[in-house]
Amino acid sequence: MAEAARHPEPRHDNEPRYGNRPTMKDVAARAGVGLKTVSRVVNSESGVTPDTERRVRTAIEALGFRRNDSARVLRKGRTASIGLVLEDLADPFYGPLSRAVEEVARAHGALLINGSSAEDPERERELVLALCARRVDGLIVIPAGNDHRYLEPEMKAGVATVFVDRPAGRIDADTVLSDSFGGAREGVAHLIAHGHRRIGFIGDQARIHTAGERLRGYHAAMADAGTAVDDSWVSLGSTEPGRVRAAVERMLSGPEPVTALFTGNNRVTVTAVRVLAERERPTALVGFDDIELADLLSITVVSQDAAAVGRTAAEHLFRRLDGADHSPARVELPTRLVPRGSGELPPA
Amino acid sequence: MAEAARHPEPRHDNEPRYGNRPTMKDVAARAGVGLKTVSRVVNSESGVTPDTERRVRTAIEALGFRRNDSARVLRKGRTASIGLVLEDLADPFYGPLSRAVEEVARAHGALLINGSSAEDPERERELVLALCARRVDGLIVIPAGNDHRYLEPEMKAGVATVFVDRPAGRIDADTVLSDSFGGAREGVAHLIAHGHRRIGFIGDQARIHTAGERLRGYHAAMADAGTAVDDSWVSLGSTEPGRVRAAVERMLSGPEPVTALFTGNNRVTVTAVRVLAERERPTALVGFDDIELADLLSITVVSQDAAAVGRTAAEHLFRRLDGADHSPARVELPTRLVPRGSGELPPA
DNA sequence: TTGAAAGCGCTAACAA
DNA sequence: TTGTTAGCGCTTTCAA
Repeated sequence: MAEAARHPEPRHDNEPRYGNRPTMKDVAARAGVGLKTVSRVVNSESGVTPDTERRVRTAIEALGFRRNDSARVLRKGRTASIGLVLEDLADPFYGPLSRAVEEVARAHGALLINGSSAEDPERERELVLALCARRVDGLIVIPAGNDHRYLEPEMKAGVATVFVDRPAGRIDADTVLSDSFGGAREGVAHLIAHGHRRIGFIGDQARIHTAGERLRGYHAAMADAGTAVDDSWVSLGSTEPGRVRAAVERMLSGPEPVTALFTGNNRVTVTAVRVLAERERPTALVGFDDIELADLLSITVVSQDAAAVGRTAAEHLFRRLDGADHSPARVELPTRLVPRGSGELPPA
Repeated sequence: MAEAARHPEPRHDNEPRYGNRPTMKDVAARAGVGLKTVSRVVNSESGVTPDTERRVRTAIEALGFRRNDSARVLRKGRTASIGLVLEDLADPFYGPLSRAVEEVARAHGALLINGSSAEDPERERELVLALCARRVDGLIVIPAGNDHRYLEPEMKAGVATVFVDRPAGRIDADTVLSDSFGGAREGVAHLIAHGHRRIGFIGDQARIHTAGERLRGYHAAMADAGTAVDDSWVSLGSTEPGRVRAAVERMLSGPEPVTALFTGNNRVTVTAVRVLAERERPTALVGFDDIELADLLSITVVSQDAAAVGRTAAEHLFRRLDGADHSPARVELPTRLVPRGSGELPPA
């Protein structure tokens, strides 16, 4: 017995993990009422006399009872939670987006489960399916992959889904995007208006939809100006600093260096700004996505409103959950050119 | 009938929300096997002939079956999810922290549910209790309030809890902190070493633990230098830009303005840097928390590693969940002074 | 106003 | 190897 006391409760794996929490049944027994009466009190349903209610509440307090929502979900069929799969919560673009989604969810009484895909299609799929297994009521996905047919059975089974920032691959679904094409076109046109012709484009990996759209915007602006684009002015690839640094340095060297850069997202911009800061000759730059303190560094950007994107997507999702039943919609949010200095520099 | 077709399925609130998804029972019927055999296949348990398994998998595929984890959770007692309650996911400090927690959770097969308290104690409490009702296996809390006795029944019932960034109020619990006191002391001492004596401190609201600790560090450094602190050099309050701006301007005006500022967190620093940038006379500044692009702006900071804080807390949590049973521990992570220029300016 | 019984979809225990 | 039964904690239904 002494021995047993020293190893108080050898935990068996098949024991429920959350201690032995009191259940409604326990509360009912203690309060001397029926199970359903406890349920009524816990859920603030009508039809309980004040006196009965008091007894039940006393028992709840005494036992430290808290309703088990897992059981409730199983019975009711709704989890009052939604899932958000994005690329990386540590990226300053996604934090505000996630927070905006959370606020909308909260207004609808739902919790938000976040997951980072790390830009890996397989991980995106795992996350999405894990969320489906937990029966989230709805799903907001920033796609990493480009084939979402794996979601078809889930969507058919009633999981409302909204794709954000990039369209879904090979299925038809609600989508909320920023106007990457238009934004990039405007940003590059801005550089052209300030006299630039040799303009470099450094973007994210080609398979990412927004990277392609922004490149398309670049080409459109160049075409509008009647400027032929040299292959060496375009570089797509990872946003890893080393890669970006090499691309910037290559474009700025040689006999005919670019006189301006358009950078395809916040991470590329940050590295490009660092590299440019090391050089004596100033180089014009416009970046896609805003960055904290960019105003103090005079960085001209094409800004997209991450919070608005998240809010729009979430509102759309809850409209679906409330029964909206039209065909899949595609919403495109405008971007905004914010001139701060770097985009208004003349060619060297 | 035509009428009914136009309003396909008037949804009743007591109908399960997720359509009529197939269950293991349906799969079993279709495959012509028992329920438990389906369960075995779904959970990759041994003891199923390849042929039987194939039939089950075919049925799963055909029906679009996906295990309902709510039911599983109810039976098994563990949810394989943890909760993280923080202040605001949109804050650049918390994004990386959350991501780090997510990675550790993922390594342990758990999902992460995030919630933002918006620095509101009541909202923190609601969120925490909602997570408990969902029976998260563990909880990481960045406290907004300073009384966490409401968590006692939950913790007794087995919800492992780790407090982060600030200690729990009025209960004894695991805690992971950054060394706010030491970091601030070092930062202020750095300014003193560069010749400053009249140093201003602008911090967050006094009720926030880290704000108090950093102020204490400031006072300690000043005392070490034998410098008396004038009341007008210290300002605690909201991080709202207007408030911070007013504080900075007040400290820099008058006959004996401060010659240096120590700012108590990232948001205060950002505003202070903006205000200082507008003035001609340079003022020395050291800020608590690092900021993106601070290197380019030559902002000297006392940096805390948000990802390391999150990772440490999560690892601690999972150690508890795996049965670690020592008394509540308090871990304090070091900060790092990063000189970049603004903290090395001499007094005007 | 109150409560007993059934069952949500799954896993554990046990039997065949 | 396979299947049957019970039951996780709650809500729904229906009866008292």
